[in-house]
Amino acid sequence: MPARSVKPKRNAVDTRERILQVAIGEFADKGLDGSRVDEIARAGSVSKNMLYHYFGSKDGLFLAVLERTYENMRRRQDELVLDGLSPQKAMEKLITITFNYFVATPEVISLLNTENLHRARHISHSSRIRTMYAPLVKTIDTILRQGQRDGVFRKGIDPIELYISISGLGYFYLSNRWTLSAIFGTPLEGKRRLEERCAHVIDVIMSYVCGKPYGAAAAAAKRTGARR
Amino acid sequence: MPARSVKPKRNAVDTRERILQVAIGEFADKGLDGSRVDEIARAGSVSKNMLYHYFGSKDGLFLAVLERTYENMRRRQDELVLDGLSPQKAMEKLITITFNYFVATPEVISLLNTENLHRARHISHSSRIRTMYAPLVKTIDTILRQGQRDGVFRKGIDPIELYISISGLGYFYLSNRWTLSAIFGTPLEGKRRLEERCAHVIDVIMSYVCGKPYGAAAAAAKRTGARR
Amino acid sequence: MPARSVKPKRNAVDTRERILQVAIGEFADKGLDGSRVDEIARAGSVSKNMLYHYFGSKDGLFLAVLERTYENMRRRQDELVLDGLSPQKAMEKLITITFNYFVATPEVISLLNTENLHRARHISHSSRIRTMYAPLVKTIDTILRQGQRDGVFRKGIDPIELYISISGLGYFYLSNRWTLSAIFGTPLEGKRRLEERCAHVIDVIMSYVCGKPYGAAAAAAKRTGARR
Amino acid sequence: MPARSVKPKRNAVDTRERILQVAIGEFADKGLDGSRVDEIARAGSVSKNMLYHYFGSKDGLFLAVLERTYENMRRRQDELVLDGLSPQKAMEKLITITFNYFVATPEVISLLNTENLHRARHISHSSRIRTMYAPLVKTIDTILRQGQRDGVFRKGIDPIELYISISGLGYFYLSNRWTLSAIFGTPLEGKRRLEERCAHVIDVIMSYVCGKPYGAAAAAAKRTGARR
DNA sequence: GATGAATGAGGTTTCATTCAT
DNA sequence: TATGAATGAAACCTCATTCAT
Repeated sequence: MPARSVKPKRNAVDTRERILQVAIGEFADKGLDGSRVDEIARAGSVSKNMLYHYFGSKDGLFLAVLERTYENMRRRQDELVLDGLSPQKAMEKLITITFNYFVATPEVISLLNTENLHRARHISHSSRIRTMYAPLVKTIDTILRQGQRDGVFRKGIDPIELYISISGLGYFYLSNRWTLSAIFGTPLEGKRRLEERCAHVIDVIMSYVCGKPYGAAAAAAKRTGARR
Repeated sequence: MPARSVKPKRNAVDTRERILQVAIGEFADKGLDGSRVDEIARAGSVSKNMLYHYFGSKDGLFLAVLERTYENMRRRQDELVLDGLSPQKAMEKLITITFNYFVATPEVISLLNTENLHRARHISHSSRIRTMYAPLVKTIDTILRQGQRDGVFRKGIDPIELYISISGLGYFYLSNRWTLSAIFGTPLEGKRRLEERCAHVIDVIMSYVCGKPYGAAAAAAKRTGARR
Repeated sequence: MPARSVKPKRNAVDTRERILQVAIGEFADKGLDGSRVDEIARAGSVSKNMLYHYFGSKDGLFLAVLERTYENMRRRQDELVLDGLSPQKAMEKLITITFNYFVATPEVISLLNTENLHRARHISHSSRIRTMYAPLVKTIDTILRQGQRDGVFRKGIDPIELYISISGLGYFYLSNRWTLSAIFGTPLEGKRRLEERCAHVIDVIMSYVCGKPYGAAAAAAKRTGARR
Repeated sequence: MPARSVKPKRNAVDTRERILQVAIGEFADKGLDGSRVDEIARAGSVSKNMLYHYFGSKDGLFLAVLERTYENMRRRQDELVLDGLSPQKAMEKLITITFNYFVATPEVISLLNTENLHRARHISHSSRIRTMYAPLVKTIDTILRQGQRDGVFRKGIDPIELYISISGLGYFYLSNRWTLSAIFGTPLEGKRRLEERCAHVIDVIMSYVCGKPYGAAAAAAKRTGARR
């Protein structure tokens, strides 16, 4: 039994995890092309060889970062317990959780933007990610159906389209806050301001969900609604 | 007298413009850090020195690209002639033009994402850009007021918040279409599909604008509304 | 008679001279390799073509700068009017003028250092410069002979060796003042300090010129002195 | 078992040292701006990255070169063992060693000239160099005091001023030998010629040190001498 | 599993010089 | 005599990756 190892043998999981955490921060901060493998290794106090050992390449590391990001996002859905909530409350909760998640974990936005700049070329290699979102769509669909049954939601709402809108209203605001602030000459970041934005998003989405179809969509809805 | 000299004397404005056009494409395609000055020069058939002569640095070139992008966006606003339109039609037109502009000039999305990754550090050096958006906000405000006066729009809508929502609903869909497609396993790009999305955006925004305030916003609106 | 020329036709001599003056400053400040043709042209408000027109190349311009520098140095010798002065006073005057010239025109030192870094490769192409120093050596020799005749100077002094020492005692002090200041932690530049240095140089040189030969030199001088 | 591997595992210290040695030669030969990082790397059989890995930048490498140069100069002072020597012999030895050091290591002159062209901006960042010269000044002061006590040296000699003169008489001759040769049309480099110059320097300095104050300095010395 | 040293290709930027008018 | 535009070569520096141990 060794008395005390001066240089403690590091646990492989720890090392991998530490690299991953540092990489999340770096890639979110500077993008894929702006991040430096050297810097990630240095900030994680690992040799670059370890990094390559665990992740194979910079792109491999970035994919791992994305997979972790998506996993975390999925795990958030587990918070979405809707038992006993009215459809309206459930929808509000979905909106709020989505918005607050982007606020609380801003690296998600940056990482997704980077992956989209690269046309999703990393996650298209990952089969794991693609199966993650089915439950969420299912959940949204359930809420919508219940609201329709209760007569409080309109008919003909596509859950994916709706989810994209819920996300987009918060995501765009946060993602583009730097240029929007510059252009409109108004700060968008304070706690108070973010709460206002969240309320606005709820207002917009709930107006849509609870309101009557508008214009062309109204006509289309009438037609399709008849068929359904 | 030769009809056209083999090596035509180039004109400075042309050269500058050619570099700029190529740079718009490169930066949009690969981001700031992913783009290569060599490649831009090569694709523009200029030597790198010319690029540095006209733009000073890669960042200077990127700023020029952004300025041009914002100028083009502002020019689009001139299309927004609202004479004789009802507030609803005017609002629909604003939404449609905004959406279609993002569809027609996708480089805008990529360039803005890149600039936001860099925390707007380029445009913050540009005084020109900051003054461009006042007229648009004014226009939106005018539409809103008229709709309120006509009793067709709700009260208490903030024009900047609204503009962000109008943009965000289209922008996010287009910006993140690569990852969204991968995740939802459904294509988002076809002409038909884009029209559907635009209709959805109109529906969402018009429901909000024409509908009654919802939840907390409703209570707040009641209070402020009383004061007005 | 032209009413008033908006862009006055520049005189060729003026243009050449202006380039030359700017070049003296630049080359003295940054050395040959550290200076930029662009910068010289810009600072002189001339196009680079003019520069190449008049001087052929950067090296050609540097040679012109050196020739001008040596001309100016030679012209200084005209100040050295010794009529009616005692040999001691004449020698003191020579020392003082030499020292003060380096103080007053510090670019000389920098330019000569640069040329020596380049092993005098520029002035070796100039026949003009080589003939400039004969009169000076002659003058020194005259002073020395008169002092020896008067019995106030020692015999066997080589005028070139002496001139190198006179120059070196001031030149080295000024040329190396930056590193010497840093090393000794003492400023070497003030007016007062420079006067002290000049007095020191006079003291050293006059001690040598007026004193008796020392050591090995004494023995050698005895031998050669006998032969003369 | 192979006697020696074809591509021997290199040792970091060796690599660093090799780069440094090559850099000393290059910088001395061509100055800071005239030297090329590529050439130094090539001549040292290292890739440029190693150079940047060890020295950070071209300026960092140049600073390392200067530090090494100053260290070597300081080490030379250890030769200056004066035990049992008369003040005169000690002073002569100091002069000879100084002169011969410049002759034997001509790169010192070129490197110091370069650093002075840059106004000592590199060594001003180095705290190590600034403390190196105190012992030398102390040594000179000791010799002077002893000589004064023995009645063989004059009073009132400043050791720093003297050291600058001792250095300058040799340094200037060697530093400017290219232009001086051209101007005076006489070679200054032969072994014999250098010995003559060294004898001259000894003669000049010893005349000063052993002689009586001259002129204004004489008057000043009288005054200060009276006070001492 | 872990390390220190090393690399080749390529990144942004600069510079002396020339061309066409 | 003068100019604005242009260039090719090369400068300093960086980076993802691998080798030898």
